Amino acid sequence: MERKYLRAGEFGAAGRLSPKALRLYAEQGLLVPASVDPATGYRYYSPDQLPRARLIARLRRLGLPLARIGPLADLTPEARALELRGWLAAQRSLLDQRAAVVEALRWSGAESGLVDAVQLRDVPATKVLCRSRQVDTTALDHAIRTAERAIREHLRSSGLGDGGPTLVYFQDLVTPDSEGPVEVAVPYDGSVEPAGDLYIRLVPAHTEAYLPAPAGYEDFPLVLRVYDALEAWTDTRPDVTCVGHPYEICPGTGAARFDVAYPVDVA
Amino acid sequence: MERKYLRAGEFGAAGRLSPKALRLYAEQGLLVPASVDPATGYRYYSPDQLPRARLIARLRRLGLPLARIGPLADLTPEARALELRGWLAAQRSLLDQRAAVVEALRWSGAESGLVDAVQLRDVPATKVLCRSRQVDTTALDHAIRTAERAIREHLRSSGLGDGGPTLVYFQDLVTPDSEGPVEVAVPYDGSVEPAGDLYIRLVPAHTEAYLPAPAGYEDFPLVLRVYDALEAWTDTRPDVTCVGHPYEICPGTGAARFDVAYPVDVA
DNA sequence: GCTTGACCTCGCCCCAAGGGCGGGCCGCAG
DNA sequence: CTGCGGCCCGCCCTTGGGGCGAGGTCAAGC
Repeated sequence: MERKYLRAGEFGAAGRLSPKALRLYAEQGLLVPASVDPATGYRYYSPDQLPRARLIARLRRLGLPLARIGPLADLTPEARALELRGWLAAQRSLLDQRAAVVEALRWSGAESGLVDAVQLRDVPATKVLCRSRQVDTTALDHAIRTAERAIREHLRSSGLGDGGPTLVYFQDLVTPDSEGPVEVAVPYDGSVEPAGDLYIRLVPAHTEAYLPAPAGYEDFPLVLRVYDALEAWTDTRPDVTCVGHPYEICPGTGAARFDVAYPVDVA
Repeated sequence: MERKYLRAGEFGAAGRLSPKALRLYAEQGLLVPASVDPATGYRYYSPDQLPRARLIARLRRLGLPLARIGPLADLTPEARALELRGWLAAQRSLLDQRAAVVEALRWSGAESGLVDAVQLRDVPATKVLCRSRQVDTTALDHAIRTAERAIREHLRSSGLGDGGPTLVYFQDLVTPDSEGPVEVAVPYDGSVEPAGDLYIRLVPAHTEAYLPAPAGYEDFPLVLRVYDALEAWTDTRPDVTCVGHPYEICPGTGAARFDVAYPVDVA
């Protein structure tokens, strides 16, 4: 004996999904009706589909995007549990990152010790050999080191020596929610050909405000204070205006592992 | 000496915001350009606006919606820190809820002890006096108790006694990410007028599959297992199909604090 | 002074995951 | 058979922009 098909509303009531949501899932192939009347477009669901519908509803309520629910729904319950735990752990570490950023924000003016150490210098125009990558926080350090090695390797094999200090441009600030592109660039003199994913661009002559990262301020999230100090300094100098993204120069001035610099315009 | 105005691209580069984002913020009044050329529509920003731009960019990257950033940007840094910590704490408790739901899911079939206790019963048509409310998890219990008191009070003052057991309909399942509507309903006989936010509706005669919540399964998130058991039971009975949202009946059968019930169709 | 190339604006379409509304069938019960 | 509620479809709305294309603008080089 065949179990009676349910229409979208009934099926939705039993599975806690609206007909509208069911329609979307049907279009996306996430939950395909057992039968569709070609004349009227009416979708008919079998009660056998209820468990899947309920699973989808629950995952959806957990905040998972539909694109992840599809694959997840096809796993065994155990594998699904593993995936979900991993997802939750990722969410939690993201939240921890955000909390660290919040605590690192300058709540009442930047530290004057940092601000007082900011200086200006002129940077001549130069060519740089670069690589860009999309990375998340975990892969960041490795990607930078790998890129630097690859660039210097290419410079050496072109007979140009080691090039200048490494420049690292963070596209999306250091806050690493989701992955942002990062560019590693090494200045050089002479002539070199692009190779693989290494490309060449010009850095025009400019003035930069820079600040060597003090010991203890080199890592996320405290490094944000160094950026803050530079910004606070430029804010107090009416003749100096930031005109671009900040970057890190490695190695830095004196004993600093790196300098943080902002390209500026000096009136 | 007046500091030179910056165009959207320059200002955006210095503040890590795209011209497109700046346009949006300008439209919403979140970051209004210092000057707009009425002829060309060009927006010009003052370098003095950079701190606000950077603050907005940071808050945005923390995941705050623009609607919250506006008020937040007007606070003192200390007040802002308090707000942000509260927001983070809320996010974290939401995540904890989700983790609890994940752990409560039935990963490999429902517990047979629960499934075996499921029974069917017929429910005659009845009138119910109800109140609906939008509540989040924290206010849930209080809202239910308050509603029940109000309803029974109204029944008593209409001379109809206490009415039947309380029915609680959760619109959005028990998973309490964000607030969902919940309806508290008390069946009665006789005639009563709606009053205030209390309304009257009919519950048609139907059959329900029910399961008294065993001790220890009464609270979130383990109560989800009771729902699961009902669903597992109906899934194994080809002659029984769920036809609506589940609800809780308080007090329940025997010593149970409440029964969980699903309206079903029996072939 | 003029051209050129970079920059800007505006407008439209796009993403997720549906909610809401309106118009027009559809299906089932009286 | 007729009404009423369910369902379809299509359009517009949400958030925070990205991307594209047409066309106007700005500043530097010649």
